[in-house]
Amino acid sequence: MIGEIPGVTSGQMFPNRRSLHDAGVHRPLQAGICGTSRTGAESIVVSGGYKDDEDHGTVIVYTGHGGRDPQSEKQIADQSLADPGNAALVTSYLEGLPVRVIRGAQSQSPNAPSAGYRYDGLYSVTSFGSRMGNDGFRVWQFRLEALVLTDQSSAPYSENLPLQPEGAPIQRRLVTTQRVVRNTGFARQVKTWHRDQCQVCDTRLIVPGGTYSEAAHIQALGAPHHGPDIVGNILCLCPNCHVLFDSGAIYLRDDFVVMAGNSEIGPLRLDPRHHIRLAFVQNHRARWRY
DNA sequence: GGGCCCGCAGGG
DNA sequence: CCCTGCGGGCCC
Repeated sequence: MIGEIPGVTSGQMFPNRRSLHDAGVHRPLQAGICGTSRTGAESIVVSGGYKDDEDHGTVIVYTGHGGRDPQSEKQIADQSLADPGNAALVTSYLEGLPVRVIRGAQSQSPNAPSAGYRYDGLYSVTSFGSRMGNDGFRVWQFRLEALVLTDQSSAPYSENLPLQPEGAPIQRRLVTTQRVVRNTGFARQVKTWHRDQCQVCDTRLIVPGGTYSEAAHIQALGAPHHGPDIVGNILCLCPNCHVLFDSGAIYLRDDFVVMAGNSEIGPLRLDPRHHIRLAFVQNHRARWRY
């Protein structure tokens, strides 16, 4: 289950890993990452298991799975993105999915609880990469930033994260969750049908961990457009074509020819399983007075 | 405190 | 079935 667990609030304490499991907050009893490459990461536990971690409160640098000697807790081999836990965090990054964060008392961070485990709410994976770890082997690391869900598309946005005073409660950065709310099951279905290939330009972006595309709503979500989040209102586009489409630089005719101004760009690539509703195409055109 | 080993749950 | 893991308890 991705996202918040009903009945569990941020800041809630748990005595041990078994109780986290029983509440559904973090299901594995020992592993730090829960999830798969297909679904993304559900949750992570930050409890000092890897010395390359950094916990700045609203920002966490979390080290992936693998390469560690269970006895000495030292890295004895390079980590790999093929490790299922690491691959899950890549999917969370690519799809903008929220990750539950739990802090454990064993972490050295001032943000850690004094005993047991504390659920600290949802974070977003904002970047990832690899570097040489303290023990001389390659580690993969994921930057996570605290997320506050908001319906306000015009929510304040702070590019510079304030430094966290030691011991202070974790201040949450207010962010827009456009990418999160747009990664519904319907968006995923459309992207699966098109295998991440752009319906306008046929680009399929290859990135470490898989392929990438974006779900573009034809009639935009939210006020003032109020488009629905259904497959008939979604296109599978590359990021460039997504920007062009959302800004009205390109649009669709009723015969699904892609237009730029008065010029025909070419036919939209269609899939028989994916029925695009013309009402939304017409709404998109009207928005740009085409 | 550290070392050891037994668990279980999840994922392939 | 296999393997692995940001536990945890017990022993010294």
